[in-house]
Amino acid sequence: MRSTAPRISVLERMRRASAPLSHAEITEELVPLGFDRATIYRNLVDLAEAGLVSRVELGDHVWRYEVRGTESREREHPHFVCNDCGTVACLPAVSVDIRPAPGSRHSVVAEVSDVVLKGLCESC
Amino acid sequence: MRSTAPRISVLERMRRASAPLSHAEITEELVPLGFDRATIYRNLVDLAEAGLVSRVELGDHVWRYEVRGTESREREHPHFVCNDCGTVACLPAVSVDIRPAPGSRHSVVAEVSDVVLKGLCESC
DNA sequence: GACTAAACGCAACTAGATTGCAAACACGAT
DNA sequence: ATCGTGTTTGCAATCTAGTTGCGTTTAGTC
Repeated sequence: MRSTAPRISVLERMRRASAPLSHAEITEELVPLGFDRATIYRNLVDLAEAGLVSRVELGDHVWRYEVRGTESREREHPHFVCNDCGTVACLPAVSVDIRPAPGSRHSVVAEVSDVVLKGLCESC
Repeated sequence: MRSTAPRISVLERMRRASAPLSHAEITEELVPLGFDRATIYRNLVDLAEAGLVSRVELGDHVWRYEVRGTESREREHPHFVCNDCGTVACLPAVSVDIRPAPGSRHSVVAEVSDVVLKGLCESC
């Protein structure tokens, strides 16, 4: 993957984020700097395919992207979306435990890679 | 809320489902029977507002609807989406335990109403 | 049976995601 | 340093699912 100006700007912007960013949020900042919507979009998709960022959909019909941390603890963390205000947050401080209920033989689930919680945030 | 032919058909179709249905899946069956896309759509939204069905977004940019069970155990259950084949499943047989990790003071999360898990299903 | 608000059916519209294509560019080879 | 080639960009168009406006029809009430 080549090192181009738009690509670098996108990555740089994402590194400054504390929660997943949407394509719209990124274009809002980067288009005025002379970059194209579609270019930003394709970069996000490419970076996601390359594994540098993860692409998540948290329930509001908007793709969000975030840089994948290097530390194993950061690599996978649950996300939270407020049903009321739409705020998106990462939840490194919450552990989610998944286990089959007693009595169930089989599950359709082979492997869980992502966890999304929805509900109300503190402010709502 | 009035009892109309489209509304009854929609509810009846949903009762036969074992997993949340999308608007597209429902129209696919009901439009050939003479019902309108928009009518079905509005019925789904209205039924969701009335609390008869729940409207969930599981990460593929498609709203899905399912009848809300009467039993308390059925009322709220986690959903699972396969990242590979897109299959959607309800997980009554899996219990999800959420707890703050030790050492965290506060959480942005006040209340969790919905849980979505993503990963790979048995067939993928 | 008449009345009225709710619901329908048709068609248009929106927002975000996605793609086609010709021009510009990064970067390894010469 | 220049060249050649496969990548990437920029612009504009397209797609999909969701959503809405409006005149007509209808369920439920009086």
